[in-house]
Amino acid sequence: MAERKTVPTMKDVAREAGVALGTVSKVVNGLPVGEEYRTRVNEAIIKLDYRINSYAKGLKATRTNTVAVLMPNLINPFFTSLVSAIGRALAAKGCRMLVYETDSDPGMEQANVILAEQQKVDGIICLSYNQNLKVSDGVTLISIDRYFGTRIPCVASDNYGGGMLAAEKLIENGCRHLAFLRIGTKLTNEPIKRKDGFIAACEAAGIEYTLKILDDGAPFSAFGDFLGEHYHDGKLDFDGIFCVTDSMAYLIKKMITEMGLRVPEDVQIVGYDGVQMFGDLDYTCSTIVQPVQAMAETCVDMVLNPDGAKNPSLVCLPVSYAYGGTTKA
Amino acid sequence: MAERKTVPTMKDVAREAGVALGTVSKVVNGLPVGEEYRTRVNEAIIKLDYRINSYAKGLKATRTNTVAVLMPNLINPFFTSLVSAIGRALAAKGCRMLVYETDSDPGMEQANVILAEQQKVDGIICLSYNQNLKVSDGVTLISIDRYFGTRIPCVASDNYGGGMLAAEKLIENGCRHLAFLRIGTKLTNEPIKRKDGFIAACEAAGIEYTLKILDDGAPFSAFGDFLGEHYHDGKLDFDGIFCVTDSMAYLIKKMITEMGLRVPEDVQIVGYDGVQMFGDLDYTCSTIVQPVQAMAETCVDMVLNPDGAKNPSLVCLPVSYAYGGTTKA
DNA sequence: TTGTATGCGTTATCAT
DNA sequence: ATGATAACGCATACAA
Repeated sequence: MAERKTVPTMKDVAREAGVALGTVSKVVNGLPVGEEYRTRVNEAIIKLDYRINSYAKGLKATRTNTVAVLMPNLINPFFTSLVSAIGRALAAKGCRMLVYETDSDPGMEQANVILAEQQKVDGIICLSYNQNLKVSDGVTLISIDRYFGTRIPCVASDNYGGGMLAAEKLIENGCRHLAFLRIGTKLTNEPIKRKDGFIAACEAAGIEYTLKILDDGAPFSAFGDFLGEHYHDGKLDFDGIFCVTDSMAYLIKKMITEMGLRVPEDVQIVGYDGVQMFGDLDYTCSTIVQPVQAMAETCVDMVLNPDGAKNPSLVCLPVSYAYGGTTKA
Repeated sequence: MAERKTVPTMKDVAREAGVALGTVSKVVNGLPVGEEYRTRVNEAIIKLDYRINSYAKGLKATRTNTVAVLMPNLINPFFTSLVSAIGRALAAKGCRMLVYETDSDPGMEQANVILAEQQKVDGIICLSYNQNLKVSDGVTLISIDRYFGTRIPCVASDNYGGGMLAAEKLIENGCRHLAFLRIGTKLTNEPIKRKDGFIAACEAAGIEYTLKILDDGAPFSAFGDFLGEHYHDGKLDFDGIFCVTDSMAYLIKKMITEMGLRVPEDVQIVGYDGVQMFGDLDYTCSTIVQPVQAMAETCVDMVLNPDGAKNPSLVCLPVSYAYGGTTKA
């Protein structure tokens, strides 16, 4: 009748079941225990509504079944689709996910790594271009899209192949002069390879191309200037554009439309990421689709791999092309 | 020279600094300690690179500075914007966030609540329509968009006011016959009030209206049938539509366009949520914008409120209207 | 196979 | 103000 003020512990279960503490622990952890004892303990657990205290458990244990995920933000749909897929893959393996938004700020990233380590996470999956990120030896770190060296496994989409595919699709659709548009950090990272693949495909096909690469922080209007320079007699110098992300493709399409040109009739555009409206409706543009689920599963397998030393240092997963209205057919 | 194999503990810091264990604890927790001791301890902490073990801390402490967030998914941009805002609000208060995707499945929801409780979270913020969700007495539960009764605080946008606003804006833009379209659970929840507000505004203005409400799980094509029934001589019976979400507005706009009608010239559409392209670009349609940040901050304030009994049972936060191309002007 | 005892890293309650 | 010590809940090595 009196409200149980205190949460039941193993000791309470042991008393209730009339067995020893250690026996309860074994039942809870699935270790061999006599059949009758097991039933008694399980009944007591249900009766008392006993829940294991993961803090007490984590104090001794080396594993906490918790993984931290560091993302620049949870606004960009590509990032959230990664978080979603990682979360599902972790849940399937009985792991919890701590999510940290870093705003790509090195200070934030480091602070969050420290928070995660205090939480004794089993590992960290991060999307960061921070050169100097320091992680303790004990924690497995998996990087998405940034190669930190052989010691830290990196998971990425096949950016080089994706760049090629984008150029090939545009050429296949009749384009004869392509442009590559990018804005972003100068730091070495995997997405930079999109340009290399693009160039390789253009050269293989003997197609003319133009590059416009802006530093991170440059005003987006610089692309407007660029388009203006290449606009003569009512048409652009190029008839196909590969934008480094879908988000940029969206903005470029808007600019081009405002110039009075039609997409895809006058200019075709291909983006990169595979972002869909409302997450699962139409693609926002014709695009190179990143294999988000495969990437997430790979990250999770590797971060949970007890023998981290055996992890490869770079895994590139295959991309695909999807029509999204900004190319012909 | 030998690699420190074991992580330093408070005991190590105490030995290094030549003080007692308790003193270190006080320094770490900002309790009053003699100036000289404090410096010595801090130096030792830095020298050993000591990090507090939150599992050991959580074992004794009643607070763990961790809050669980249960969302139907991390695909819908409205949900992810909530998670993002909640995460930032929690981080600002020094709290960690555990994220669980439930797929709105009652079993998942309950399982995740249990996981969260094992993790001894300080509270749970959830978006669930589950009638029977059971949460232990000790944990504060805050609900978004679903009123569970006076004991569980609910945070929502002003759904009634938003419904009114949608109708008013359409009428203001010249509409004379409105339609309200909704698909979703029949269970009592706050978003249902969008309809009531809509009706109230229509009646106040003496404007004709039509409702079409589908059960969750009904095929979306039923709306196509509905539109067909109201299509005569190249025009629809109504000239303004309020859709219960932006996602639905997107699909309805597509249907209407495919019928050969123009949006907004022939039919104007208003959605609800305030979803933006790529999270921070254009609105996907003219819409009633939910005050996501205010909602998140309210949830966090309440979930962290030590005196949970003083929390209100329902907080409705004001919405606003945003133009997104599917209305005139 | 089951029970007992010890320790994990921290906080909190004591004396000092 | 500081130092010693007893919990906290569980896992585990060890004794029965």
